[in-house]
Amino acid sequence: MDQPADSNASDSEDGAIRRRLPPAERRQQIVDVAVRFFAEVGLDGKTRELAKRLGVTQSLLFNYFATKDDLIEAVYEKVYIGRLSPDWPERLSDRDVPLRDRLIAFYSEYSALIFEREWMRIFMFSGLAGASLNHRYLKHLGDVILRPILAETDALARGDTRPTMEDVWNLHGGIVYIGIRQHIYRMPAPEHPEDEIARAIAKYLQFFEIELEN
Amino acid sequence: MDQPADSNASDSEDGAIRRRLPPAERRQQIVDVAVRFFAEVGLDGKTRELAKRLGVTQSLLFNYFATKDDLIEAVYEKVYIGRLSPDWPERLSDRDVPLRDRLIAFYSEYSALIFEREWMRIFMFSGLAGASLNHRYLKHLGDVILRPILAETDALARGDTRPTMEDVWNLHGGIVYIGIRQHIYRMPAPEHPEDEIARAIAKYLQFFEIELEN
DNA sequence: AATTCTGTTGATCAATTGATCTTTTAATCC
DNA sequence: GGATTAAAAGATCAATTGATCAACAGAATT
Repeated sequence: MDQPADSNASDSEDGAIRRRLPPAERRQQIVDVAVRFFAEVGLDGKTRELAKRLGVTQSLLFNYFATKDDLIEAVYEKVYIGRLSPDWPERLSDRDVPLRDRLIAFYSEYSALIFEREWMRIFMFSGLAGASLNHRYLKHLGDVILRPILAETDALARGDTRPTMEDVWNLHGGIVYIGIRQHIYRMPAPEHPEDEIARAIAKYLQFFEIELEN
Repeated sequence: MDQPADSNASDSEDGAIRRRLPPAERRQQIVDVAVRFFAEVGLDGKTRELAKRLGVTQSLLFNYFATKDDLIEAVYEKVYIGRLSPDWPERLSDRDVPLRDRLIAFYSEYSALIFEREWMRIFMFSGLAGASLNHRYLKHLGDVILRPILAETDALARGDTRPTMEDVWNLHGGIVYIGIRQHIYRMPAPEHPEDEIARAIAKYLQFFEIELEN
C-alpha cells in the first residue's frame, strides 16, 4: 500500500518513501510543500499537519528552521522572489512599441505569475498579517511598474484630463481583482483572462484618448 | 485610576467597570468588540485576548456562545447583515436618472459602507477561510447589483462592443481595490475616494460611449 | 565488514487554548 | 434587610502547539 519494496529508498522522482535527503534538497522540499500548505490553510497552519503532508516527523522541521516564523519567512521569500522581473521598467518605457502593446505584454506576463493560487493567497495572508515584505513589494511595484506606466500614459494623453497615479492603481486593481475573485473568494474565473486584461487596458487608454498605434 | 467610586457599577455610558449587564446587552457588547478584535488579528485570535479587551473573564464568553465558532458566526452576521440595502436594484434601474448619476450614487453609498476596516478585513478573512456567507454575499451582489448595472449599461451602450458581466466586475474590482489597498495592505488612501470612484465610472461609461445625460 | 557521520525519528516538555464547572457576588424581589 | 436569582469570576481540564533532545538508522568512508 505504501510503496513497492524499492530497496534504494532515496530515489523515485516524486514517490513517497525516499528518506534521508541531502539537506539542501530537504530544505527546499519543505519550503515547497509549506508554500502550498500555508497558502491553503493560512499562516496559522500547524507544523504537525505540514509534517504529515511531507511524510516526515514534525521535529524534523526544526532541524531546518529554528522557529516556525523562520519557516514562514522562507515561504515568503520563496513566493515573493523573482515575481517582478527587473527588465520591466525599461520594457514599459520603450516608446518604439505602442503603449497598448507594452501594457498588454506586461499584464499578460504578470497575470500569468500572480493569478496563481499560492501566490495570491500567501500575498493576501501576509498582507493581512502586516508582513513587511508585503509593504516592500507594493512599494516596489509602485515605483518600478506603476510609475513608469503613469509617465508613459502622461506622455501620450491627449485629452484635457491628465492621468494620475490613482488611475494607474485603478487599472491595476481592476486586473488584480480577477485573481482575487478566483483564488481568494474561489469564484468561477473568466475563461480568457487575457481578453479581460486587454479590455481593461483599452478602457484605460481610451479614457485618455490614446490611439492604438501610439 | 480605574474609575471614580461610582457605587452603582452598571451605568457610566462607555466607562470601564459596569459589571453584570443584562444578557442581551452583554452579548451585543461581546459581538461588537469581537468584530474589531477579529478584524485586527484574524479569526485565529484567542478568546483570552478578546476577553481581556472586554475587561471580562474568558469563561464568560462561553456563557453567551457555546463555542468559538458560534461567536465567529455571530461576528459574520453582524458584519454582513444590512450591508446591501434592498432598494438598490430598483434605484439602479431607474431610467429617469442618468446612469452615471445612479452609479455614482450607488458606489458613493456602498464605498462608505465597505471602505471600513472591520468590514474589509473580516470579509477578506472569511473569504480566505472559505466561509459560506462570503460566497452567498458575492453571489447576491452579482445578482442584485452587478447584473442590473450590466442591463442598464447594455441598454445605453452605443458602440459596437457590448458590455459583459466581466466589464462590470472590472468596474467593481477597480473601486473595491481602493479599500483593499487601504485596509488590507494598509497603504495610504486617496484623499477623496469619491473622485476616484467618479473617474472609474467615467472610464467605464466612456468605453461604451454612454453620454453623461443618459 | 566495521566505523563514522548525520539525517531522521520518537518521546517529551512547557505553554497555550477552547471549554467546563463550581463558587462568588451584584442586582432584584419579597 | 434578608432571601433569591443569575451574571460573572476563578479554578481547572484535556487537547493542542511549538520546540527540545537523546536515540536510532541509512549511507558513505576506510
